[in-house]
Amino acid sequence: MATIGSIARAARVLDVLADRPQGAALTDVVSQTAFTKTTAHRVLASLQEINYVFQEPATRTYRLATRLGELSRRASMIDVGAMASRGMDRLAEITEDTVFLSVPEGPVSVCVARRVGAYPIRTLTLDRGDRRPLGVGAGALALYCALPDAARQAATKVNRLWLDEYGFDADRLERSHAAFERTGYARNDGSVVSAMSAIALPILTGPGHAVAALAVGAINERMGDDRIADVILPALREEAKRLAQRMSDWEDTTDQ
Amino acid sequence: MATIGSIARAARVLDVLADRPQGAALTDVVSQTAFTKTTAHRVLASLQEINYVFQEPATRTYRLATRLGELSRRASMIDVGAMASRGMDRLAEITEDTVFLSVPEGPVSVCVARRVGAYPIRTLTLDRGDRRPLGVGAGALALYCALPDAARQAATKVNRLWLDEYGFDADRLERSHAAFERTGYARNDGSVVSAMSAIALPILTGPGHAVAALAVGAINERMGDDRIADVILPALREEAKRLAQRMSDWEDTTDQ
DNA sequence: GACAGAGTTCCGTTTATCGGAACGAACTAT
DNA sequence: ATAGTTCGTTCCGATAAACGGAACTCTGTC
Repeated sequence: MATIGSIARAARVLDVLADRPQGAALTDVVSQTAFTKTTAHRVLASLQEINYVFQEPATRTYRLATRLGELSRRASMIDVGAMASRGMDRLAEITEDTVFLSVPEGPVSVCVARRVGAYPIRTLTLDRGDRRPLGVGAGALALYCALPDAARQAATKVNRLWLDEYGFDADRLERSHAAFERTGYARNDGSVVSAMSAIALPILTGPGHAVAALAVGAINERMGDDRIADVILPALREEAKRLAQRMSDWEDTTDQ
Repeated sequence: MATIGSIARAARVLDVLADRPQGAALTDVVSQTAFTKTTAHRVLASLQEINYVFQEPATRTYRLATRLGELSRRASMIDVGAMASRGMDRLAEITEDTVFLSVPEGPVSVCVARRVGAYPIRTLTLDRGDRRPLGVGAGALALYCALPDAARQAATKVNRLWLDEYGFDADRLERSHAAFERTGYARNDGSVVSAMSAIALPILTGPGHAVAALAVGAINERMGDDRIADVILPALREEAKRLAQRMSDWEDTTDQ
């Protein structure tokens, strides 16, 4: 399947740079990739030309640039969204409620997709692209709860002010986390919009590594313990499992 | 500066795909890029090989894939734009003017986000993604002024030709720098677009280490000393402080 | 059932990429 | 100071690798 070598080389160089957020010297790239100095330099120059990479003038080290960051973010939205698409349709069909998919971006949760079920009262708390501090809203809470202890605390700290605006604090998040540990799902009742609640599950591809969260939201009347246990949670579990499976299968094939 | 064509072509293809979340057909890519069918196909095959791109088997359409999405996460490139998002909203609300966020990439300043206030005459000097040599424009000047002496001179030197295009030279930048040291903010009156001016503050996470610059721009009438002192600067200071706090909290948690 | 349109494969030509070597710049150590 | 060392960049000729036209396949349509 005749494929372009230069593109593969560029990707390898980007990989090396991705592992060194503080910047990599040409020599580092050479030793990691086993390319000749000339080749590595040429690839870096080319990546610089298209603004995927830039060179710190003082140290002459290379780092990934914002253009790549944007591309990368869009890619993860598109990809997770595409993977989850069918499952979200099924969930919306079964529950008749609203289904949300969110991905973590550092200490914030970004909604990347939404499906609306048949039930006439719609709960549209999040639009595609909306951001919330980790922990606020069912999906963001699921992402929060999936993090290791240290990362959770770090996120809370960074988001302190923002959390304030929602009336959230560290204690409350820790209580929610405890509830998550107990019940196995993240629940949010009326903390953002009082008449509605939602439950969510993180999509895990490895321990402590959530790539997304899948949530179902509805008005409180449709979110009683019984309905959650009988209808929503089973469906949500099923789809979350499928999606996790698909995502980790996919990641395996890319790791090689 | 002999640079690799294939890499530039790959980037163009990725750009096309980034604009189509639902996926693009080979033909779409061909028409958008003006590559031959063969070339486009070969580039796509290569990108697929490295898992930057995925082909939906059913529809044969191509879309961006997870490996690309992971890059920014692995590099722990946090989206400053996302971090600053609400602060910029507030600034646009309070000032009614245009708010810009720029980040430094070596000797250049890249605009990563913009907000437009309510005032009907809009000053849209910078688009998302626009690049300027450090020093040209309020945001870029704030970044420039935040640098240590040696780095400032290095940047000026590297950008010499580019600065020329804007009618800037080393002297002028040094004068602006002196003004910054005196007043505590970067100011740009009409040097790029004559009818408008802007002021900016660097976002510092450590001494001499600016991660971004926050700027407010408006037509000259709205940028008198009085309004700057009473309305704009206080608001700008407040948001800059908040953002600096968030960013340095975040850096603390990711560095080690 | 032929046609149209899209995607993929083949293959010879040539160009654009490669790597060695030379150059230059910055640091270190003597 | 100055020679030595390391790292980054530039040059250039050889050649491998990427290019594009044409042929082929598949799918869906009239």
